[in-house]
Amino acid sequence: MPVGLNPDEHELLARIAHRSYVDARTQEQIAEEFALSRPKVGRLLERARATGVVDIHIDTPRGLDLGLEDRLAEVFGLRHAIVAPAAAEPAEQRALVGRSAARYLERRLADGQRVAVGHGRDLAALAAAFREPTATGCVFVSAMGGSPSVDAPTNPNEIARVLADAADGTAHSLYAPAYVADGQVRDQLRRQDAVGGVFDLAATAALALVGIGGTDDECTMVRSGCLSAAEIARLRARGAVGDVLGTYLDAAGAAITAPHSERVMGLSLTELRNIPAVVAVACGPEKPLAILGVLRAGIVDALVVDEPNARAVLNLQSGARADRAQES
Amino acid sequence: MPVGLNPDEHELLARIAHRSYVDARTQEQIAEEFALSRPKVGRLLERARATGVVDIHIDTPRGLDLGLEDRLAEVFGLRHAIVAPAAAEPAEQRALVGRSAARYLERRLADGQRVAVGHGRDLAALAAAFREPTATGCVFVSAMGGSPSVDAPTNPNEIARVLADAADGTAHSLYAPAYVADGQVRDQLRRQDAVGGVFDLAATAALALVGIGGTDDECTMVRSGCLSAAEIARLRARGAVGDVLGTYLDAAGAAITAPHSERVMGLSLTELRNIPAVVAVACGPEKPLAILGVLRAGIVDALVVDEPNARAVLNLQSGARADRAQES
DNA sequence: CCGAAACCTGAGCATCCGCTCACCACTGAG
DNA sequence: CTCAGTGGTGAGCGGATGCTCAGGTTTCGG
Repeated sequence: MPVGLNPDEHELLARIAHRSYVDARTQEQIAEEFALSRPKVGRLLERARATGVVDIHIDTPRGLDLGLEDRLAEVFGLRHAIVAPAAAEPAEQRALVGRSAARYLERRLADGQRVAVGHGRDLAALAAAFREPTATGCVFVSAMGGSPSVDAPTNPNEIARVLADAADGTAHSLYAPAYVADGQVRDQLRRQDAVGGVFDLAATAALALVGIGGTDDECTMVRSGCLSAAEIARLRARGAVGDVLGTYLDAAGAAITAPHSERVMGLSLTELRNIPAVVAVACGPEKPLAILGVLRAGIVDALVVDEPNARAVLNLQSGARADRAQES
Repeated sequence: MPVGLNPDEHELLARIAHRSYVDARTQEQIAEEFALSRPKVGRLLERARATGVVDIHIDTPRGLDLGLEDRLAEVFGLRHAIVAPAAAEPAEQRALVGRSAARYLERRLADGQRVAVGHGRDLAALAAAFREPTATGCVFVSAMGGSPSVDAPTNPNEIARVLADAADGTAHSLYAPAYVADGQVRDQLRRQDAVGGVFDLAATAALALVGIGGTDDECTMVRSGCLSAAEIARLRARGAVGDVLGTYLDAAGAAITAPHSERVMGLSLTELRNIPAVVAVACGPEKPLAILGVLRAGIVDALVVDEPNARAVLNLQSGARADRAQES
C-alpha cells in the first residue's frame, strides 16, 4: 500500500482512479462528481500514479526486459535497442537474437529501401528467421567481400540473397574476397565495374545491417578463412576488440589503422557513418568488449543483442564512467 | 498471461504499452518508432488493455469495494452510492458509515447551501464525524419534529446544530414533536410562524440529509418515544418496512397513507422530491428491507450504507427482478 | 506580528487522443 | 471468376488532456 498518504486521501485517490480507469469517465465528469476543478482531478490522478495507488503492470513476454533496452539505448545514444531473452545453449541464443533482429528489421524496412549487408553467424540467424516485411521493393547489397568457402550461409552474398528472397526484393552480390594483399590491390579491385558498382550501391544504402565480430581464435573471420590465426593475434596485440565489416576497432571505438585497414574489401567506418541507419546484431559470450568498442565508435543506430551481452556492456561502460569520475 | 495472442503480437503490444505507460511517449512518437500509423497505435494500446497485456490495478483502501458502489448506483439509479467497509461491532459499523457519510457531505456541500436535516443514530454518527467542509455559509434546518427527550443527540435539532457548528454555518431548529394527534393539529401547528417558517426553509433546501428508519421494536422512533410499540406494530401490519422523516413506506416504495401519514411533522415525500438532492444514510442488520423500500420510492439521490446492507439490498432487488422475469 | 518563500489553485491554451467515416483488401459464396 | 460481406486502415475532427502561468493562501523564520 502507498506510504505517506493519510487514509482519507488514499480513499479519494482510489475513488477518482476508479472512475477514471475502470468507468472511463472524463476528468471533467469526475470533477463534477467530486466537486473539484478539472485540473485538480488531473493532478490527483497523476498523484495516484506517482504514489502507486494505481499500479500499471505490463505483462511482458517471458524473458523480455524492456527496461534493460531503455538503459542500453540511453547510455549509448541508440535509437533502438533490442535485447533478446537469455538462453542456455549458444545455438538457441543465436536463434533468439536472430528472431528478434528479424522482427525488428521487418518493422523497420520501408518501401524501396536499399540495405547494405554484412556477414557472420548472427546475420545468418537473422536471415533464417526473416519473414516477408510490410515494405516492398527492397534491395539487398553485399557491403563486404566474402570468404573462400563461397556458399557458406554466413557470407554477405548468401545473406543478402536469403533476405531478398523473403522480402520479395532483389539482391546484389559482391564478387570479391574480404581481404586482399594490400591497399593497391584493393583500389584496383574497386575500380572494376562489377565490384565498384556494388560498393557504391552499398555506400549509398538507406540502411546497413552489420554483425559485430570478435578477435578470438574462433571468430568468423578466422573460421571462414578470411584471416589467419596469426593475423588475428597481431590485431589483438594492436588492441583490437572486434570488427564491423572487416574494420577492426579497439575498446575505445577507434579503428585499427594501416596497413590492416587498407586491405579490407568492405565499407569503411566513414562510409558507414554516411548511411542513415546502421543496425548491428551480436550475440555470444565472447562479444562484450567487441560490442562496447563498436558502440563507442558511434556508428550504430540500432543494436540487437542477447541479454547477457546487454548487461555486460552496460556494466563495462558504467565501470569506465565510475573510473573516470574517480580520477577527476 | 494473455490468451489468444501469438508471441510476436504479445511482444509488440508489450513494447508499445511500455513506451506509452512507462516512458510516457505520445502515440505519434510510438507510431514513428514502430513505423505504424497513429490510430493504429491507439488501437493496439486499446487491445493491450483489453487482452490484459497491460493490467491497471487500483490499490483500494482495505474493505472498500468500489465495484459494489457502482452496482448499487446503477441498479437503483442513484447519483452517488457510498459503501462503508463492513465492521464486526454495530457501534463500529455505525462510526464507519458516519465517517464515510461525513466525508461525502463535506465534499458535496456548496457555498451557502441550505440543508434539510432528519434524525436518527446514523445521522448522529455523521454529525460526530463531520469536519469543516470547503463550502462556507451553509444553513442547516430541521426537517422533522423531535422526540420527547429533547436534547438527545439523535434529534434533528441537535444534529443540525452540530453540523452548523462544524461547518461554521447556522442552524434552524424546529420546535415541534415528530408526531401529533391528527392532521388537524399538524396543520394548525404548521401555521404557526415559528414552525411553518422552518418547514418552508426545509422544503426549499438545496439538499436533504435523511436517515432510514426501521420498523422493529428497537427502532429510533420507538426508542426515542416518538411512537409506541403498538403503533409500530400497526404500521408493520400495514406493510411498512421503514421510514424517511417519519413517513413510512412499504417494500415497494409506496407511502403508508392516512391516518398515520397525516400525523407526521416532517417533510412529506412530495416535498422531499422537490429538493434537488436527497442524501440517505443507513446502517445496521435490521435495515435491508427499509433501505429497499426507500430506494424504490425513487426519492434518494445519494445513499451511504454499510457493506452488508449494500449486498443485501442488491440481492433483494435482483431476486425480485428474477421473480418478475419468471412470471412473464 | 510581519514578511517572504513555498505551495497550491484554477484559467487559458496548445497538444494529444478517441471517434466517425469513407476506403480498401481479403474472404467466402454463388 | 465475380461480387457482396467483413475486417482492418488512415484522414479529419471535436472533445479531453496536460502544461504554463498568474494570483492567492499557508507556513515558515525573523
